[in-house]
Amino acid sequence: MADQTIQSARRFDSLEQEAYLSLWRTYDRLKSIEEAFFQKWNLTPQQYNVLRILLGSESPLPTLAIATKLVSRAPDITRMLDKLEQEKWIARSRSEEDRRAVMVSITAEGRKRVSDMSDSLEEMHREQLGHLGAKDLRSLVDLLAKVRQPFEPPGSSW
Amino acid sequence: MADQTIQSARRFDSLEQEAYLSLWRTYDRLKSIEEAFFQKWNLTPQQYNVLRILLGSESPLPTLAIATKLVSRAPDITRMLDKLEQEKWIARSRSEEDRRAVMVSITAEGRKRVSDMSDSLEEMHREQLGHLGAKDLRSLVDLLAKVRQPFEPPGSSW
DNA sequence: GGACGATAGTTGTTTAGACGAATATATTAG
DNA sequence: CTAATATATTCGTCTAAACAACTATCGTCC
Repeated sequence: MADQTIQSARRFDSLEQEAYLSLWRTYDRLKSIEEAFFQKWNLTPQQYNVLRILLGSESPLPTLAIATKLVSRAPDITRMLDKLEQEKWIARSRSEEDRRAVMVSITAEGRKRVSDMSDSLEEMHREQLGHLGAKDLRSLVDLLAKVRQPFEPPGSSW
Repeated sequence: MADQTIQSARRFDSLEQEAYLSLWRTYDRLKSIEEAFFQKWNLTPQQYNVLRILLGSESPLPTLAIATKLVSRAPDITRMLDKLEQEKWIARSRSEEDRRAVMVSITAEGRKRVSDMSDSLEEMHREQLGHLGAKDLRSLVDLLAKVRQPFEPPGSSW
């Protein structure tokens, strides 16, 4: 009868709920570290993502192909690319074969920006997760893959 | 020389990075399920969170006390509460002891809304995570706690 | 080869989030 | 008791996200 725990306010209705809220909270904590980092370099995580995708691609990509490769969906690719283009990190040109498509490529300046960030980005990731050992990190990665697997479209690369 | 894997574009610089991007991606997938759910009930996850917090509290809470209990920080509590008040799910009144503070409480209608949602919310969480067994869910919850532990303020209830 | 539906991208609008300044009240120092 | 400082909340503004409507081009079917 006694002995309600202090935080009786936080009780979970199910293990599934607890897991989801833990995921939310944990992501929120790590994200704030990430955001602070990218702010120093004057771009958003998603913008950096686009640069990485273009860097990883041999040839220019059409706008919408980039969207499908992003970590989280961005409904507003055009305006996002506008900003990257303003900064001269990417270049766009209309495709000759299919004049509907706009091909996007990374510029030399864009490459430089990514490589300039590389070291401190790694350091940031260590700050986020370096306190876990390799074994825990691997378990985490595996569990997360199992969590999202049913929600990934067939050929998704996730 | 042959045999680059198809998705050579996705390579991780470190295990930490892989873990973080996995977390991001996984959260994004589950969040989209959650958002679709809450949209049907015409409120945002954060708004629901506020209702839950108020429900869990015996007595009315000052505005800023709510902020510290949220899953992710909401810098704009006032306007969020405005919306909940419009819907008559919460009530606000200025505190007598400290006239700077605004005390927030849940209304009968607010309670009803939360309890009406209860069953289908549980179902939603099963959709998100029901495909994992209890053992995996528990490992996940534990690992996530370990991940965010250094970033939680001392008395945070997380 | 012209109409039709599909596809690629852009633009407009509404809404929520970030950030800083402003207001009202409380607390403390002298 | 008055000034100075701190606290709780709100308001104004600017930026980013969500969603829908629009334009241009393509592919295909008679």
